[in-house]
Amino acid sequence: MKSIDTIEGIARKTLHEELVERLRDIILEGALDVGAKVPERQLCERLGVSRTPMREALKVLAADKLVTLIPNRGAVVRGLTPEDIDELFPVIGALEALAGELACKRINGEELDAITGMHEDMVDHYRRRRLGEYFQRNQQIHESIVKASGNGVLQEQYRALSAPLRRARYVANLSDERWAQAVSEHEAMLEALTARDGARLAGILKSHLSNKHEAVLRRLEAEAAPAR
Amino acid sequence: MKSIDTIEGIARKTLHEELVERLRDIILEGALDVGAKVPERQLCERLGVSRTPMREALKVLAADKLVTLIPNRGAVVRGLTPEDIDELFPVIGALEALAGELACKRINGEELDAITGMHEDMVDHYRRRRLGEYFQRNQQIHESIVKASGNGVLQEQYRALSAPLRRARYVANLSDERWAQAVSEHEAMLEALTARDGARLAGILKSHLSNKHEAVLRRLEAEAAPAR
DNA sequence: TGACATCAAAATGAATTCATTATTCAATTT
DNA sequence: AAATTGAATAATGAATTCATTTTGATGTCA
Repeated sequence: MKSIDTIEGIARKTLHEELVERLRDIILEGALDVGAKVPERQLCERLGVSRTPMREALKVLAADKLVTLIPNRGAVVRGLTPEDIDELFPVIGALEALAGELACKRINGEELDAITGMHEDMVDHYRRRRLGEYFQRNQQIHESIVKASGNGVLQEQYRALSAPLRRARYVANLSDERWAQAVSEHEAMLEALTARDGARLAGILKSHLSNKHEAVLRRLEAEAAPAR
Repeated sequence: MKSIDTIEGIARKTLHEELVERLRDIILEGALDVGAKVPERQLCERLGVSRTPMREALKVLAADKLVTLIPNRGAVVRGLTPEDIDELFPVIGALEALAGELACKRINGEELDAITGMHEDMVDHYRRRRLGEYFQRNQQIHESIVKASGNGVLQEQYRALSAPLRRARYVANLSDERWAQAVSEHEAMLEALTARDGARLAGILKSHLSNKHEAVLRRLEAEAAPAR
C-alpha cells in the first residue's frame, strides 16, 4: 500500500521551485530573446505570482548561468557566445567520454536494448531525412549513455552544461557529409558499447563531440556572414 | 591625464551576493555542522540583514549543492556521503585530465615557472613533513593547471565540484607510502607538463585522482570504525 | 507510565511596502 | 540642432508584514 505522501504526488513543491522549472523551460525553449531584459513585473503578472518567489527563482537561474543579473538593472537572458561554445564542447566531451567508460562497466541488457532501439530509430529517421526526429533520438541516446554511467553527479553536470547547447545543436547537422559521418560515429559507439569496450567508446565519444563542435561553429559562421 | 573611463567604478555588489560569498566561506570552512539546521533568523541577526536577501542567498547555495532546502522546514548543511565522494572523484578526475591536456597546449613559460616553483615548495614541505603547507601547495598546483587550460567553464566546474571535497582531502594523505606516492606522481606530472605531453599528463592526473580517491575512502573508513 | 490529542509558539513561504537606483523625456543651453 | 541637465516615472533591492505549516509542550485518558 502506498504511503500517504505518495498520494497526489508529492506536489508539495514550493512556489519558487515551480517557477525555476517554468522559467528554465521558457528560456531553453527560446521563448525569450537572448539579451532581452526580463521585466520581473511582467513575468509576475503573466505567471500570477508576486515578486518575492520570482526574484528567488531568478537568482537560481543566474547561478545556473541561464540569465545574467545586473545589479539594479534586472535580469537578461544569457546567450552563448562563440567563446562559450568553444569552452563548453571540450568539457562536455570529457564528461561524455567518462560516461561512456563507466557505462561500459555497469550497463545491463535492458538498458543496452533500449539504446539499441533508439539507435535504430535514429538511423531510420536519418534515412528518411527527418531532422527533428533524428535530433530527438540522438539527444536521447547521449542522455541514456550518461544515465547508464550510474553517476548522479556526472548526470547533473552533463545536463546543466548541455542544456543551453540544445538550440545550437539543432542547427548543427547541415551538410550531408557531416550527417552521414555522425551516423557512422553512432554506429561505432553502439558497437563499442555492446562490446563493453570502455576505452574505445570514450575515444569515439570524445571525437564525436569534437566533430559536433566544429559543425556547430561552421554553422554559426555561415549564419553570421549573411546577416550583415 | 586619465580619461573618465579609467576611473574604476565603485564595486557595488548587492547584499545577497555578498551573503552568498560569506555563507559559502562559512560552510566550506566547516563552521556549521553538516546536517545541522540553519535557522535563518539567527543567521540574519548575526550577519545583520533581513530575511529576504538571506533567503535568496540560501536558494543560490542550494543550487550549488552546499545546502539542502526542505520545504517548510528550512535549510540544512549538506555533507558528503561516501556515495557522493565515489561520484565526485571520477568527474573531477576527468576534468583535471582535460585540463592537463589543454594546459600542455597553451601554457607559457611564466605559468610553467610558477607551477615549478610551487612544486619545489611542495616537495620541501613534504621533506619536512609539514602536512598543512604541503596540502596548500598541492591544491594550488592543481588549481594552476586547471587555470592554465584557459577554459573558464572548466575552471568553474572544477571549482564547484572540488570545493566541498577540500575538507575531505585534508585528511587524505595519511600513510607515509601514500604520501611518497603522491609526491612521485606530482614529479611525473611536472615532467609531462614541462615536456608538453598532454596525453601523458592527462593519464597521470586521472590515476593520481583515482589514488587520492582510494586514500580518502580508506581514511573515512578508518575514521568511521572507531566512532562506533 | 505511555500514547495521543490539542493548543501555543516559532519558523518558513509569500505578499506587500518602503527606499534607492535607473530610465525616460522634456527643457534649457551652447 | 545636438547635447546636457533635471525632474518625473518606473524598476529594482531590501525590510516588513501576513498567512500557513511545523514543532514542542501540555494535558488527558487508557
